[in-house]
Amino acid sequence: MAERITPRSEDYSRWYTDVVIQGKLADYAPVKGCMVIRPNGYAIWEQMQKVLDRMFKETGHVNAYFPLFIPESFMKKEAEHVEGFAPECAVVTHGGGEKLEEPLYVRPTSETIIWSMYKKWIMSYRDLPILINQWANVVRWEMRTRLFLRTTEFLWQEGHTAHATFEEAEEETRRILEIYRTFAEEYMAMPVIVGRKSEAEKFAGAVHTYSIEAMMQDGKALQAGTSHNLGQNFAKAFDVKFQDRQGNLNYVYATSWGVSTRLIGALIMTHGDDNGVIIPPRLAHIQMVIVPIWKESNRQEVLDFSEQVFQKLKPHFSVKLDDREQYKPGYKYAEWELMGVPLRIEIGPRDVASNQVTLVRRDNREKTPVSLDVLIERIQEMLETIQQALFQRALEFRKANTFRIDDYEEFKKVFEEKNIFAESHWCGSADCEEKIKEDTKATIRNIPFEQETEEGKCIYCGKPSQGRVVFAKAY
RNA sequence: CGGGGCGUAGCGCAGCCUGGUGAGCGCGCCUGGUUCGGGACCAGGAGGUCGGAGGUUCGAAUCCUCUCGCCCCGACCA
Repeated sequence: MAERITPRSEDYSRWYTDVVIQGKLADYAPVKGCMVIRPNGYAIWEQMQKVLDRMFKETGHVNAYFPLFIPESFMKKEAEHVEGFAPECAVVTHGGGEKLEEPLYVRPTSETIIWSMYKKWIMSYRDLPILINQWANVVRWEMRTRLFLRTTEFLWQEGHTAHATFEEAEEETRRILEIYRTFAEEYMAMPVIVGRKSEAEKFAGAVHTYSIEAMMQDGKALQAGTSHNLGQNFAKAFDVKFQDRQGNLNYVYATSWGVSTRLIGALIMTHGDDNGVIIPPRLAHIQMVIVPIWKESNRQEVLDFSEQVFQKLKPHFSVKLDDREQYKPGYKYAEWELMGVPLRIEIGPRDVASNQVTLVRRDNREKTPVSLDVLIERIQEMLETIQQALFQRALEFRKANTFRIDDYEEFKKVFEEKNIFAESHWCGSADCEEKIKEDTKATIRNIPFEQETEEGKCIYCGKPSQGRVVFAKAY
């Protein structure tokens, strides 16, 4: 605990690791590329699950669970899908001490096994839509891993829906994308750019992939959620047809969508500072912590008063009373700041004397004395203020680091010097996209929905373009 | 898979080059006391087959060979 966190200005990537390790969010596991999500980190995930699960349910989705193991033959049914995932799959070849007749893939995602089941369940248009989500772990054999951002095994939710028409599937895809946007912006206080992925960046087996993209404090982009319209690709691969009202047989339309524990990394890199994580109030499992400050002479009064405040707040907020004797207040401040608790309530002899407490914001350390009579209202306001302030700060940061660039030489120069979002014209060719990536390492994060149509020229080849896309170096 | 770094107490490290004195330091942990409005202090204490295997030597944490593992940076990806 006494170890210092590497300042962000010194080494951003070490800062990130320090925050995760020292904040006890996660730890390295004995298996390369794998991590243990510790209680502090898992609590964040549970909060995310709680909110997202509610949003999914409100839009008619239900939860289910499909197996971890997928027969090899399933994985090979959808051509693009195989190509996309085969190289990064873990495969089980033995079981019960014997070689398996058919190897089992540990799911990298569940489209194939789910569609093999949908085949059994879908006969008629009356069976549609199917709106299933599952909370699960998946495994992708990544070469290079980073805590939360990319680990061999990770937790996520994956929605898999089946529809009668392309339009309906498209609508579902976009509905979920909007849920992701709402969650990111209103709960995580993380501004995102909502848009469509380029052909090169889209999901293996999808017709369209949409994403929300966030800017981290080092100017790199992080894909925070994806939603795919899979068209009839998986229905065809698994021969899933339904009979419509007129009696015609048709392939079913599919969507899939997911967010993962990567969001925890996103949260850290959006709001964290040199003292640790900052968790937005609406997502915090502990919204505030009471730290009593006493001298031997007034110990009991301070503790009694703190207990009284604690009881008063408990029905309204998620609050913790830190009355541990073995640590001094300063130590406790540092510790709770490291873990990101958005609000601290200091109670010392002076507060007791004037029937007040001292509120301290995690985001800017501002201290405010508040009388007990108005405490609950003030705290409510302050939590909301912090929530807004975090979002605004992140939004300002993104704006300050986003540039419209129309000249390729400038584009290259900028990406050599720093990480930013570049809004530039692009003709739509995968070739230009690839060349730009080779030159600069910047890729098209997405093609934002929100933008005015504007005539322009492709930043690379100069051919006509109708709009701008977002280029950035990505995590 | 390429490049770099590293395995010595729970964590972070020194010691290794130049083999030999009782394996050491900081943090943490335990006990007692004093402290407590921004990471307290004093005293005492517990804790290590020096990543593993082989070799050289009278003697190896230290030299040699092999091996296992991890982290960081690059090519692929949520």
